[in-house]
Amino acid sequence: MGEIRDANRSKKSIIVAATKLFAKDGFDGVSVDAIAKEAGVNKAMLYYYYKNKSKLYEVVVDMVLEDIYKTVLEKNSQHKKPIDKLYSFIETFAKYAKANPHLSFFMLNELASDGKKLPRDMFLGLRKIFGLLVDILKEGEKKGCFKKTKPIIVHFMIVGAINLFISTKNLRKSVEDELGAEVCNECKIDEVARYLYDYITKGIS
Amino acid sequence: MGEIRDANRSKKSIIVAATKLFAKDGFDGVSVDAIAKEAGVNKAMLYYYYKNKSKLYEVVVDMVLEDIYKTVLEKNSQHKKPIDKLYSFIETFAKYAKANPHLSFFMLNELASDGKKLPRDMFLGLRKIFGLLVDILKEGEKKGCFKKTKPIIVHFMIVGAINLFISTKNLRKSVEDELGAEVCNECKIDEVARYLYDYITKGIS
DNA sequence: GTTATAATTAACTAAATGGTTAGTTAGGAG
DNA sequence: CTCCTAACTAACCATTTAGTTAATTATAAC
Repeated sequence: MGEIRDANRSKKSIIVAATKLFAKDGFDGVSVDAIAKEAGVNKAMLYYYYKNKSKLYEVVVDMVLEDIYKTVLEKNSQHKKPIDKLYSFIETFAKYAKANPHLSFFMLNELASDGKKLPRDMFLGLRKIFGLLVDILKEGEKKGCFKKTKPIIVHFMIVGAINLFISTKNLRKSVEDELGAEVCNECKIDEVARYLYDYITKGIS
Repeated sequence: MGEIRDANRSKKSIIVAATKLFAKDGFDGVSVDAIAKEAGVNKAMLYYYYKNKSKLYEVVVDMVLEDIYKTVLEKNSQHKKPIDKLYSFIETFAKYAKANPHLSFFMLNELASDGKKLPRDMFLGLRKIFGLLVDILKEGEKKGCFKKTKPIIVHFMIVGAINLFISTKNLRKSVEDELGAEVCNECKIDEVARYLYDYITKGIS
């Protein structure tokens, strides 16, 4: 039983722990010791495999964004019509965010920090996802089914609404007695996706 | 010249410094020493006036959210028709966020942290702003000019899009050579507000 | 002017932090 | 069996951190 030494297992457990903790408390809110403890490895292993805390954070964010990008990209390729692609974009993103709530934290955090945190091209991941939507909107425009619009605004409507909805799950639950139905605890993420699709298509049709 | 001792000036300079630094680097990313230095006061003054770092943060967030709430509320009272109130809500929020960019950071951060950071009713401010939109949408529904909708989704569309647009200003500028017109650097915040209003009203009409 | 009190400071502490290092052990290649 | 190297560890270090404290000064009231 090769349980004793296994580089891959160690590396992966570090990533899993770091993803979990960074998503919960942010880069500055987590100590390297805490990550090592959560991962069940010696702290020096983090430096051995990932050089330092910042680099580890970059790897985590890159992985998270790359994964959502690939997921959306793959689902999108299954559709032909721009309007179907648009729905697929929204729905896939929404479902993914629901299944992987850490995504919302990282996206909101990276976007909110405005490139101050890590000067690298960490935003490549964000740009790639945005690029998918740009292509959909441009194609629709060319084919005459969409009116001209501002992709960045549409993009921020979609990812803003979905990420905020996901990341405020507990928050909304805690105030439901005061605000009642308005905070929409019974809402499924599918409903958010449908509203977004509905409002946006009406806007660009 | 009462320049030597002035409790109000000290208290205010601490708030100003704390607002600036917390908005830039987040709660965990700023040290109390840094705030004291920025404010030009002795560190012990922070504890003298605000008890500790967390309490100071609460005061800052409360002030920021209370100010935007009052601003939106006041502008809103100048309109009668729900549709005008809706536009006023979006426009006022957008203009305020543009003029006070730290708002976007705090809102995104507080919403993204999902109530984990500070267990207090820090979210009262967030709820109050949301409450304004709920009233507008409900009134419009009652008067028959709006269809039934989910206020929380509309709210997250608005504040999500505006806050992300504001907080990514530098980020968008830094990638404009690659993504060109799509990132909409030439966009004014008014344009974002108009798009939001346009898409939402089409959705709920 | 005296005095009480509010405003302010420098120096300090204990704990936590990111990061290092020197050494140890496991396991596959020869 | 023996090495060599990759995987791993415990102990350590310098710095930074939030928070405290005891002493000091300005000032307003009397």
